[in-house]
Amino acid sequence: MALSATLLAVAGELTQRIHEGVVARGFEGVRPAHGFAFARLAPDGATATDLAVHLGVTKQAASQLVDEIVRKGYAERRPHPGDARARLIVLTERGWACTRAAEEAAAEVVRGWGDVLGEGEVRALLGQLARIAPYGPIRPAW
Amino acid sequence: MALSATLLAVAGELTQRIHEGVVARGFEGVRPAHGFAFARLAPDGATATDLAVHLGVTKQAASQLVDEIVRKGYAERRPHPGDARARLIVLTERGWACTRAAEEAAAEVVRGWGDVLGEGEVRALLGQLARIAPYGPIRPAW
DNA sequence: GAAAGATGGTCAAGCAGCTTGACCATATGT
DNA sequence: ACATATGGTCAAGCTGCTTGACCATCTTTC
Repeated sequence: MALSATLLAVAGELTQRIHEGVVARGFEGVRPAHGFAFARLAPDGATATDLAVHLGVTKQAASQLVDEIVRKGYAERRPHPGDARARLIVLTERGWACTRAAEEAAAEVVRGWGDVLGEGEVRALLGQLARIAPYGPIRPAW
Repeated sequence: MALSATLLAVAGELTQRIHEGVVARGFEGVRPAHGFAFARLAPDGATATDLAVHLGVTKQAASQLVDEIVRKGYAERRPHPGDARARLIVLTERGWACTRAAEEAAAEVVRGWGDVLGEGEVRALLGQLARIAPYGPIRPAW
């Protein structure tokens, strides 16, 4: 039953390495939770409430997180087309750059796995994980 | 490159499900971080400083965590044989029961994976993860 | 074997990120 | 039109972590 522990250890390591890679590429003051937010904002933006659901926190917490990434220049609030109450949070160019940096860092770690396992097994790993992955909100904390 | 995101989603889900399972088995007031501590204490106990290294936090934080699990009856502090400064933190019977509950909950989740993937692929998954798992401290937070 | 430094642990204060609760502005349903 | 639901903010408080200072004991060095 070491599967759980091993999986969590790998996940913790991955998170850590991505974070280090992002910092090494010059993006300071950004935490892993921001990465999860960026992933939700990336396609076309989202509302603060969307983010709250996605991250599994209250909308107040999501709003504060938005404050922070706006203040740091990673995103901006725009009026929401079609709902005057809401605001559409979208990534700035810097936000996109940071997202790309995270993807590069992640790819680097996965490349390391490829060196150990071989490409075929990495693909197999992805396939297996994809079939057991949940649909609901991403939970970046425990 | 969805591997990273998928892995983290699975890990988040696993953590969540284990936590729910532990609560459902009657252990209240225990957080996932405690589970990581229990895993370190389980074999023969450990010192607070050992725990701090294992969890990747300061020794003060580890000491507070120990305070908490002692207060809640999951562990106790004993004099350390051979070092009068140190204390050996060991699980109580309740601590062991909680650890077993977590293992049961984890096994339940893994069983669900077996239903989807088949036993062979679950074993393959374990093998692959074991080969890329890190050695250092477990990082229960991101 | 005594002095000097390293190590295990605690106390205290502060901070960051989250929560709950109250509230306003706008949408939506009847 | 009115009542209710929803997106968002403000404010206060809590929890878990940090840094900094300190004591007790172990270990190293002379």
